[in-house]
Amino acid sequence: MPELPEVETVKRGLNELLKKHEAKIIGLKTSKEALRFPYPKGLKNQLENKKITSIDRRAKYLLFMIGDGPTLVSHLGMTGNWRELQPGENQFLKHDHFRLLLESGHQWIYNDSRRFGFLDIVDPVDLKTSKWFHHLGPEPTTSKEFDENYLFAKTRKKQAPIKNVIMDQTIVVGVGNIYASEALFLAGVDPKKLAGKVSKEECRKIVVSISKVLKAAIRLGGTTIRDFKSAGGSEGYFAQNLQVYGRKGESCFQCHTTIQKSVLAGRATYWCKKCQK
DNA sequence: ACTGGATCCTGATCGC
DNA sequence: TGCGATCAGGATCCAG
Repeated sequence: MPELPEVETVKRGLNELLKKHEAKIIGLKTSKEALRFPYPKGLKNQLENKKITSIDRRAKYLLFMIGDGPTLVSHLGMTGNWRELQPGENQFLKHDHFRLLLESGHQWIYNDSRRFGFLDIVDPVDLKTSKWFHHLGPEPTTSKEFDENYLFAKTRKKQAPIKNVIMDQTIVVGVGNIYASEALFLAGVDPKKLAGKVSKEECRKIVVSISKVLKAAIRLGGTTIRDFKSAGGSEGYFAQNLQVYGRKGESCFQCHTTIQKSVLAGRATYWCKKCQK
């Protein structure tokens, strides 16, 4: 489900909720089944009676900040999501795995049908060097580091297709399978092109396109393919802006050539063979 | 050292 | 309509 724009959308939704009421945790419930990893030990002790001060994001991770206390890290995997229940509401769903019970009577619920997501507790002082974050590349929409020189250097001597490389979170974070195809269409670069053969000028276009497409998607609340919703419950409207993803056999909006689909590193890849070289 | 495939899991959709 | 096969927005692990 969630690439950078969707995670950012969930983050913003939760922060909106924080403006309406405090989020002091007075209890929590975990499902019996583990998520991708077992729940961390001491979760209850670390979170109970603490107040969530803000929700941040790094790459595709949500960070529930608790003043100078421990940070709750949430990765959504493919199908993870957060929603709020109002005081007294009890509309629980299949695959609700984790609930934060707040003093206000609201509940924040983590639902994840495939359980590829996970939760962890990290000391905020160690955040950057923790096992989840130490290897991550720069943020594509906010980091100055991510420019054409950076991408050009990182792609030299690489034999993998450029699409695989921009989805590599150690190169640049946040780009998943949808936005990789979309950004390469915008850049006019064939996703199958070997990264080492991508020119400096193409790197410039790719960098600009990644940033552009992610920002545009954030503005529209992400992309809802089947079930993505913000924490406030609304769908994302970027799906109507998709140029190639999911459009196999349909006509390119730019040149009317038929959109192609193939599989790269096990992931569906869409492109226009006329617009992308 | 890289690269791609298998893998974790459930549910929706495809194709016969 | 029914049912098995395939596919899905992520990321790690492992073999070649």
